[in-house]
Amino acid sequence: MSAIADVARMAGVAKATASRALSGRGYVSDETRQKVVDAAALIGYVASPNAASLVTGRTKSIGVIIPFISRWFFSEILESLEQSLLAEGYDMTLYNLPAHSAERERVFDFFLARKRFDGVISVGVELSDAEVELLHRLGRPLVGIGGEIPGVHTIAIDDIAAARLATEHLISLGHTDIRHVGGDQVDQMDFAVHTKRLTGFNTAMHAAGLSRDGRFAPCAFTVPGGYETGLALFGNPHRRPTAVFAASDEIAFGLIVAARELGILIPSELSVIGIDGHPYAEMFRLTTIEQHPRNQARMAVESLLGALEQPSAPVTPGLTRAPTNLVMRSSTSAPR
Amino acid sequence: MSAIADVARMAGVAKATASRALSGRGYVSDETRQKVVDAAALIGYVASPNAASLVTGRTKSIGVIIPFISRWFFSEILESLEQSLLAEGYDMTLYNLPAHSAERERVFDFFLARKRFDGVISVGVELSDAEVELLHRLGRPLVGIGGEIPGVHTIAIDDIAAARLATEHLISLGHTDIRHVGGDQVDQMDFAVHTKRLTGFNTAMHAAGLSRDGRFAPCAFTVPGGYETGLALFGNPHRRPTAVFAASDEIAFGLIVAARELGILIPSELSVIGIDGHPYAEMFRLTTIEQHPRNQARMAVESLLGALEQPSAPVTPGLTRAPTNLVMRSSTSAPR
DNA sequence: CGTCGTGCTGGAAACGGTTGCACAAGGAAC
DNA sequence: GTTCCTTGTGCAACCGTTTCCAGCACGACG
Repeated sequence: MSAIADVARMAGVAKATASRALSGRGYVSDETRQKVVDAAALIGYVASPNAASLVTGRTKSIGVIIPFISRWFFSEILESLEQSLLAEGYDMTLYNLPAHSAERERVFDFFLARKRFDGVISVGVELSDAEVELLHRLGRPLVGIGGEIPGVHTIAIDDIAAARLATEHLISLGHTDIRHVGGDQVDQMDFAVHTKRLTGFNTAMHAAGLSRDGRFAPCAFTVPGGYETGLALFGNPHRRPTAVFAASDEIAFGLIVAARELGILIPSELSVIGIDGHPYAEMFRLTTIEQHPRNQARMAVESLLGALEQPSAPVTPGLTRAPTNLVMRSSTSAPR
Repeated sequence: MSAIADVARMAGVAKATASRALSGRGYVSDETRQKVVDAAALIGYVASPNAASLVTGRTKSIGVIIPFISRWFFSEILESLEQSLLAEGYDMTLYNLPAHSAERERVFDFFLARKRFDGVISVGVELSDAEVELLHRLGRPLVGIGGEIPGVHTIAIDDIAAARLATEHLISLGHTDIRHVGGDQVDQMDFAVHTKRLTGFNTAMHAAGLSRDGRFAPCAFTVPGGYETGLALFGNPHRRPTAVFAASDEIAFGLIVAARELGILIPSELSVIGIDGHPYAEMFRLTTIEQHPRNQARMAVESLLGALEQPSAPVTPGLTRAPTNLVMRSSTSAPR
């Protein structure tokens, strides 16, 4: 393999000059630069990132910790992260770590502890103080998406407000028998997303004087999860609610499929609202609160790379709220 | 940051001995090894992979090229790849490259050409000869998933056989008016998956003496794609087929949702079969051909790591067939 | 008693870049 | 005519490992 020494020799300059010519740092005359560039192109020289990292301490590579890949929110985040990072010349290395996994300690000690990454983005994973501390000690900036991590800049929507807005939408249509179908606590999601959405629901219901027990139905955070819960929830016509707020669009789809199977008309007999802005929402005509994960990912990359360029001014720990918006379709209406 | 020199000094040995003690290569007395290990633990020493890679040429890191993240097949592959690689101590760096993307050349020239990866796994992406050549010249093994790449070991199901099996299942039930809903050519998938599944369909239909024109309906490879196509295909009761073979489970779900909206009973009025083994298949009671992507990913990792350990015996170029199996549920039956 | 093999250790040379420092040439400022 | 700053270049050190080679002690073997 060709090294920079070969390029330098071929161009008739010193290694140092060749390095400066190719990296653009320091003074090099245009004439010399051209000679070096030509020589490099001729022998197909590519710099070894390892050697460069060794001396600069920078790897141009970002580690991403994420608990799921296949769920919609997470795959959107991932696609967007990869795009943004690649555009800035960064590699993205992926660690798919379920929240309560045995692999987790190993990844932190063995993979992240090494100096392989310039920074880390943690998506929907709650980090322990020790884990945050480890990353900070390495001098590596850390940005979170999807929940708050103490001492770390995180990007997240306001889950409580979003849930409240969704519930208020149903209330404003005149519904009084409203249920919330959301994640159960054994789900591997962190950040108490479930709890927050439930809190927003309860707050809105309480404010409208509608609070009562038994309005929350726990559910796996997937389409089949919503489906199963829907069958159980809508099975008995006498105890059926007129409206349901699903904690995610995927749950909402499951609920809609279940309702349709039971012959329940949407929205006249049952209103359904979700949270996410999933691409299938259009097809199911689902009213939902969009949360634009790709946008959240872009914000995270921007924050992280900003911190990398300004190592002096560390990322302000704290929360940046990502915007959400209500999209009305025909899965919600006034009750009959 | 602590370097191995610190460990060596603390343990009262030379750098070389410390390195041997920690890596397990070469002779070190038990007593000395223990001293080194203790010292390393004491100061929390972790080796710099960059420095090690520089001299060994190995990075313990694998690059993965994949055209989608959010589609089921691909996210399953990704999850499984990550798991298998992590278990073997390898990092996974992700390049999400749509087949016809402008980024592509850049990724090959700028990212993959560097010596950052020990090997590359290409999922569902057709590589040009030049691209394969580039990777080979770097001495990096390459394994494919999901289609054939000339001169490269690839893992794939037999798409033609799977499509034939699905079609034959419908034929054996007594259907004669069968349609195939599959990917259109503008879709960004490579490897002519679409074409192969269509070929399998045509072969089976021809063998049964059922071939006629107009039996193929092109469609985006997604749930909404299947939904739109379903609405169009089933809208006219007089021209409605009695059975449909969908090129993917996701398309099949869309077809089923569309059929249900149109009040068509499944399976009595319409049989639907898919390919994939998507987890939602159970919920839609979809008969399908399972292709176990996680298994395919494991096979790919095994092949790649095998090639890395035996650089002498390069990967045998060629195709390894991943197994598939028919799972019957209640979306298919004899026509009325 | 020389020679050889084995187990163990240390010195030093890689690996392939970047960068601090010295130095030279030329123009601007005084 | 000094002095100083800017531009351009080269030498050499350095980043943190691994590994080649040499050397030493010690027992076995002829």
